[in-house]
Amino acid sequence: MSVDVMCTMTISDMSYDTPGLRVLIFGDKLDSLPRVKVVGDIIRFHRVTMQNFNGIPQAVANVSKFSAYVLLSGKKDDSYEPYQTSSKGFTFEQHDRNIIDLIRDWIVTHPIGTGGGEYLVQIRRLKEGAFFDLCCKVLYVHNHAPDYAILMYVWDGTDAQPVDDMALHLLEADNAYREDMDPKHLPLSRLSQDVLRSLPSKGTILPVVPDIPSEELRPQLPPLGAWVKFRNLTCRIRHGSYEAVFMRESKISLLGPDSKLVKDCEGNYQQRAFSEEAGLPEWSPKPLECLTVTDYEHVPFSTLREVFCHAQVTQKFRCLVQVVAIWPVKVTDFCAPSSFRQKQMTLEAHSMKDNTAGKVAGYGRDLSQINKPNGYTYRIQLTVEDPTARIQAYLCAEDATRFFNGHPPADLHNNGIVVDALERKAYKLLGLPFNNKAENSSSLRKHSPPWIKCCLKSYYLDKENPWSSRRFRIFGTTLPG
DNA sequence: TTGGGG
Repeated sequence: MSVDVMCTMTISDMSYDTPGLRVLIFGDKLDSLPRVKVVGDIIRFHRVTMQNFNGIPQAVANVSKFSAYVLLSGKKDDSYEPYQTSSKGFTFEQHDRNIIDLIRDWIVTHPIGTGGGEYLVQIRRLKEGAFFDLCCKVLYVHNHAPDYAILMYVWDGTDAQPVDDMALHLLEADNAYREDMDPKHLPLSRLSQDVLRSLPSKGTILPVVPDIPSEELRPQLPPLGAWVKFRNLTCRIRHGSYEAVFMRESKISLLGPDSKLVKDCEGNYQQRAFSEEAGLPEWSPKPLECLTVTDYEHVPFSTLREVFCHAQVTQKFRCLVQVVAIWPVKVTDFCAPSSFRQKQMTLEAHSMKDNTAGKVAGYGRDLSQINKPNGYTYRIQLTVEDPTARIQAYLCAEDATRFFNGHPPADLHNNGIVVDALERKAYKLLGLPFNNKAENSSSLRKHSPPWIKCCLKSYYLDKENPWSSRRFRIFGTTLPG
């Protein structure tokens, strides 16, 4: 049991380049530890103890007792003035300046952290339960997140793989599952328009959650927009999405914009952004084997993050997504008496008038349906996702009839044939085996919903609050068969 | 002393 604080670093110079020397630094408080501004800076140690750990030499510095350090920039032509020292009474002579010059020159031709190490993975290679290092950009930091809440969102330009047991994960969340709890949706819906616009359009945004009190992590939180290297994170799945867990054994270090790790990430992303498959998730089938057909087949795909972050409230898109949940759960509830919906439909029709896109004018017809004798209308919510975001999209009225390739709205409680047909389609969308639908949840394991293309449009319910009342719905899409 | 890739 110790009350000391500790940090580790790997140091190298021209005499000991790879793998470098591991240094463990103990102090009595966080402020006494060296806080390296950027990997590649220079540190001078005094009175470290050399040890041998598992056959590998390592140094131990005890700053609260006898060791000391001086920390300064590793950049050529920067000041010789240290930006942090463990004690006030340090000396710095011409001899030291000469060594600093030598090291600064050497760094230019020997970039730091080139290999990345055996544990380094990209977000696209994340596996549940794995321990890994990650080079990534910090897109957002919750400076005042409570303990164990999402602390930051990071990105490396790659797409996380679809989660295998999606239905199971969402079932476990059960009633607790809400749009605003969605780890992929939450960051987006809480962010200001400015931040949303600044997000890259592709690549998974990974939440990082601390497994230690946030208080311990807060002092070392990186600045927004910084590139960092995490050491020894672990990965778990929550509500069907990956999250990285920052453990007591995890470490974070700031990377300079010139480091090879960062250049590699940026280069890969640029390559991807300008490739033929720019709009496609890395994990969707190629060539596209889609269950659905859409209007506007010539329109390029947008990612769901582009949909969510778009600068206009009302807009139309074509997307390639997986349906991970359908509500209502019972197909017999897919249609409801229209009168329930009359008020909202009126509002939606109203908002459509402000949509400059011509093809949505038909929404006024929803209103005429309300007064039809049968008085039923489709009202379904699909949770759709791609590697960039998860959103709730409504499938309503004529768009639903079109989607299901027939089956006009009706009271489905007395219509076994239609219910059977719709159930088959719902199971197909979710990638579930229809024959086992009554079995226990083990039949849900290992399913990954098929990718479907769909047209999506955004609209709003309240003219006074267009952004907060923004919704999405599916249109122009058919699931044949 | 502590911890060090669980």
